[in-house]
Amino acid sequence: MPRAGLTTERLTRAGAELADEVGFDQVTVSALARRFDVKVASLYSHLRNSQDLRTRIALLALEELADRAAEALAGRAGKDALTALANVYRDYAREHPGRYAAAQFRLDPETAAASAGVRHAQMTRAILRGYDLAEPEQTHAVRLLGSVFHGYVSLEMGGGFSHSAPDTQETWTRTLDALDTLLRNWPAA
Amino acid sequence: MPRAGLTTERLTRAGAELADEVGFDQVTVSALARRFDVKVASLYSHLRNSQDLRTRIALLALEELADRAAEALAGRAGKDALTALANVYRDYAREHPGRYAAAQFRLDPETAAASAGVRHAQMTRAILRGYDLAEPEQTHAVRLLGSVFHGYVSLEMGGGFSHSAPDTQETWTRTLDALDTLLRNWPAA
DNA sequence: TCATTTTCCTAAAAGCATTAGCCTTCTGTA
DNA sequence: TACAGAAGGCTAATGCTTTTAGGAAAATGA
Repeated sequence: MPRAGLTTERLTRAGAELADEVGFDQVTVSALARRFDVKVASLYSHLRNSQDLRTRIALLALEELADRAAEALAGRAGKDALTALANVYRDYAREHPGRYAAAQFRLDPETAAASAGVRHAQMTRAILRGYDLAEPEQTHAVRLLGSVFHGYVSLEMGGGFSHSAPDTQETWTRTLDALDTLLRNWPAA
Repeated sequence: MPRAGLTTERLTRAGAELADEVGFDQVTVSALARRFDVKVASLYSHLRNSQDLRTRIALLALEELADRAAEALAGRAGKDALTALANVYRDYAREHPGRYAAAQFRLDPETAAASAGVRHAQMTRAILRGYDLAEPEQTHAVRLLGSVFHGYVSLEMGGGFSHSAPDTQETWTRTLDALDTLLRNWPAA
């Protein structure tokens, strides 16, 4: 009986695909084992436990997302950069809903600090170079942008916006216009 | 052996408390049965299944939240109203993290349409009466506000904001200032 | 070639969800 | 007041999922 060739890497990747197919919280060690046509216990040589699997998928998603963001930001500034970064998040969530959900997975502090999550914050901050904001307002703005990106994507995907009325694409465009306006007219403290 | 006096109502309420204590996704039919010192199977006379329980908790949370919002909005307008509504969400999430998470639970379309979720949208819209926005911009603004409220609360609670730097309370205040400014200077389409 | 490590397996325990069928406790009506 | 029927809670059983322990085959490398 030849070996299946399991690897932590391969399992993580397959887990991410599974997440996109059935949802992040339906990702189960059992389902993953089935996908590799292997007994469940076999996975425990490569994964500490279920939580470990989820964590790895989350880290993968954060990396991918940060890579896409970095590429999108290259050579852009101002509203152009703002739009590009915002679209990276929205598009990623649409293409990979399970991975996007994974990226929201609560990591323990040390893991989070060592994750690509840090890069995300830096990139959002980079956008603000095109606007005129000094600390601590810059940090406030970074957090606001993060809130809007995440909140919008999350509500849109969760069906939080009535499926009627104006198109959500239109709202997205106007939201980015609004954010740009806001950053250019940031109120004095 | 006297009866335990189970009721769909009581189970839902206890489920909500349980959610606040251990997290919404740790809410399990078994845990609930334990809390009432009753056998698991007994709950199935009052709940269709696990999903049913979660749905009921979600509806309860949406109701409570809408009630709080309605009360907070009474007699307020403009930025005062904006702040009040925003604080309702944030405070509720802090006081009842499990319930807040439940309020994000994905409901099937019919259930959602019959839920208090509708009132939430109406109240956000009510805030905008204090600003000068006609349709379809008003809808865009409603969605933006929802995104910010949800996104901020969700990131803050998930530890998404570094625990250092400026205080998150400060960011919250500045975020509301910024939103007020934005609504008063909404960019032309 | 053979000792070692690695990979995968069988076995087993424990927890959760869900259904079926029973017995007892209420309730309401004659 | 009695008792028929409904409703509440129980036992039993099945089928997931997670996780640990220990064994056997396969790859590795000296």
